[in-house]
Amino acid sequence: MMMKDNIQPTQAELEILQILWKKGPSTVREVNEILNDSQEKSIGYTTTLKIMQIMFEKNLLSRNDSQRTHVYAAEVREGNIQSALLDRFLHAAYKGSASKLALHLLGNHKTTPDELAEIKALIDQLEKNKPS
Amino acid sequence: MMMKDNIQPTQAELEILQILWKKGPSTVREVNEILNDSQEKSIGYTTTLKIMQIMFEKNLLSRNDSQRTHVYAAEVREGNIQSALLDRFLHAAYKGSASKLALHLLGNHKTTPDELAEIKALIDQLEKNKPS
DNA sequence: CTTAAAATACGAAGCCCTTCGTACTATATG
DNA sequence: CATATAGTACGAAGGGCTTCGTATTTTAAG
Repeated sequence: MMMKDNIQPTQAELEILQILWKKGPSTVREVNEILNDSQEKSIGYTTTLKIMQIMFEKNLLSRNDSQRTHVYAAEVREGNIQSALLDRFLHAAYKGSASKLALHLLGNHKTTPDELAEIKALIDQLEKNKPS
Repeated sequence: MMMKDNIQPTQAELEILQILWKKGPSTVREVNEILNDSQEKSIGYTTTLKIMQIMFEKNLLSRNDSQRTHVYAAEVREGNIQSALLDRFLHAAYKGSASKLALHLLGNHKTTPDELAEIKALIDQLEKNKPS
């Protein structure tokens, strides 16, 4: 058993992780192009390279350097990172009150009926597991 | 009608806002003492002063300087700031999927039966208002 | 082999936030 | 008025993140 690392990807790192989570292992150039396609501002190739190298050192990414062009892959799970970020955000902005955040979230954002049903189902399940 | 300012308080600013939201208008010294009481690390008086001065310039705080000791008050509403931060966080970490965040939140964090009931009630209400 | 193209490595600048030291100012006390 | 005390103003250092320029290395083509 092991303590969870204090994973705190920065904004730029998170954007790269999201690309790798969606696309799977990719080269720096591929990531850089997606980054530039999906945003208005353009980011230099060496900038993306640098950040991915730092992420590799932090063990956020692994890489295959058997070819000249290295291929990077996410070393952390999307759900784990989201949990860590959520914890931090919950405390910083809502002082840890999950229900307040939930109310805010459902109140302010459009949610489809299907999504509402899904959330409702989860609540029912939670209530069953803790009947007292 | 007016565009909402892009309010983005930093971590330190948010901590000060939370004190003012809870306590109401306060002096720098009062805020600084609460800051030092509620944390392990101690923060210099002039540090708190400087940040509150910056917040005043950003219009996050107002101040009454009719006395020698200025009294500061939050100029932004807690709910508005939380909404702004939540929006940003939702996009950064969950790509805008409110339901995913909600599921994560309820799944990972302990929520009391009362809170669950409250959330459920809100969902019921949302479903009624949008029957189609 | 030579050259051009594409990739990696790396140092350093720039920006923002936090922190604090120091100077200046106002107030109360004797 | 003189002095101690508490407050404000402000510049600047330090750290972390992002960005990029430049040097070096590898590969492919002629």
